[in-house]
Amino acid sequence: MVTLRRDAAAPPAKASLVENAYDALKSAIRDNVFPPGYQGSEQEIATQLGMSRTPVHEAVIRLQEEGLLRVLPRRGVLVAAISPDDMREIYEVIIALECASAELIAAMPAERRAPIAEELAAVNAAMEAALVDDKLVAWAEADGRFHQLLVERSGNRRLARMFHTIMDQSHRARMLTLRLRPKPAGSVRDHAAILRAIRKGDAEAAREQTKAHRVRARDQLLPLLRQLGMNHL
Amino acid sequence: MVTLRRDAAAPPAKASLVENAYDALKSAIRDNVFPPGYQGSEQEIATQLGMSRTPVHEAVIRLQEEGLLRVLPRRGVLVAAISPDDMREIYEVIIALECASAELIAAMPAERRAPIAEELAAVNAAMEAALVDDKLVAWAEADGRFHQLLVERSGNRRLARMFHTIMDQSHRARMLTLRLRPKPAGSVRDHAAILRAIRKGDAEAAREQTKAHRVRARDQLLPLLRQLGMNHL
DNA sequence: GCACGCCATCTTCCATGCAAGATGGCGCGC
DNA sequence: GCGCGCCATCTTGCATGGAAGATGGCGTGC
Repeated sequence: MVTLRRDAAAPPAKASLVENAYDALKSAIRDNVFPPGYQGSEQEIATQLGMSRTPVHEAVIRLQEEGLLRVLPRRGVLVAAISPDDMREIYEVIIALECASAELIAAMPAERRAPIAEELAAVNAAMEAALVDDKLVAWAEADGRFHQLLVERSGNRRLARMFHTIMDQSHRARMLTLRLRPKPAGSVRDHAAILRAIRKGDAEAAREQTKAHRVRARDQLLPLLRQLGMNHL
Repeated sequence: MVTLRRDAAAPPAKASLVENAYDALKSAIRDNVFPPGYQGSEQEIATQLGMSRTPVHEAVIRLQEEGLLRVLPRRGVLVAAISPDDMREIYEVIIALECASAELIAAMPAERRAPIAEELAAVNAAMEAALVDDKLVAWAEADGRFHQLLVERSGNRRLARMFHTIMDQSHRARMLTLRLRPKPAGSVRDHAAILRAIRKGDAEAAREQTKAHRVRARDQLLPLLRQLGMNHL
């Protein structure tokens, strides 16, 4: 039996119970408190969160819609496992959305591009600093921020939302392999190349550099997953 | 007061009540039975569908997740209105996903590409036939099938699902402007160009042709919406 | 006549109860 | 010892009731 935290830190917890349940469940899945393949009942979760089944049930519906878990009728909820083939799909979608975003930013007028480039450069500097200090977790966090920024500044809320959803699905796999893959020395260089294209306003180059970066990451990750026999993580 | 059909045609209606409510609501929104801006209560919908509030509420959650409607706390559910700026976002996402799909198909080995090209060619022929017969609705339907096929054959279920969701959001706008825009004579040609690139296995060209096609469609649709003062349809 | 505030009403939110279905173990037959 | 079937148990699906909150109209004060 695992325990869920109710996030006692949150001030008066303005949000609704559904929202609380949603966040708690999502965190639990992300942080492997509920490992993939975990199967539990809504009642069990509700008891741990100190609420009734109803808000839990509604949170579960939302998470199912996002692909993080599945509800087996009359059997319980199942935390989704991700196969290497799922990771392939996920990367293809990531590439599509992120390339589009880079292209959109690079196609903006210069006065809008400049501040965005500044933000991205700052995050990339933080990544580099984390890398020389050999702080892998800090690096991963900054890397995540770079990519998140890249889509959030696209000026397309739908695109950013979809990106966020699909990244949630792959979070576990990235964290799991963080220490298994070679040191991500090339990332800073890759990001710099994307940044250059954006500064120049070269949409085509921005797209290509973003794609090249993601393809490299994928080609490092996927064989690792298959090799480790992680057929459903 | 509008009426919802319970789809009496469905045999014993295997699906759950939630599913029924979801389908009925989605259809109602798509077909403008619930026009954008329409505001109603879950109780009202439940009564019309002959079920209690619970399954309606759960269906509403799913539809909200997909962006088709919003629930205003303690006020009711609101059918989402789509502004020209929303349509810009939607088209950017459509372009990103569909281009990725065309690229993926074109990059497949020849023996997988061939049957897909056949399917696409058949649908494109149907489009051409509908056009010479001046059957606009049939044309629109075949056009929709072509694009749907393009993403469904990408071998990426997540991508196809996202595409489907975003297309649902723009369905009303496309239908509304179907008779207002110039005859879509170029579509068949555009599709043929995409098809050629796929047959050749030229991923780059497939992407570019798909993008060019969608950009042309967007540039026809968007000014029309703004010009008609359709600030939220 | 005008503006402010109260309250009736309507809405979603959440808890709970009942029912139907799926599962797994236990006992019985062989 | 082995396999089959029944049944207790646990699960979600759905209905319903009570509570809290938001709104709009109506009445009152000026």
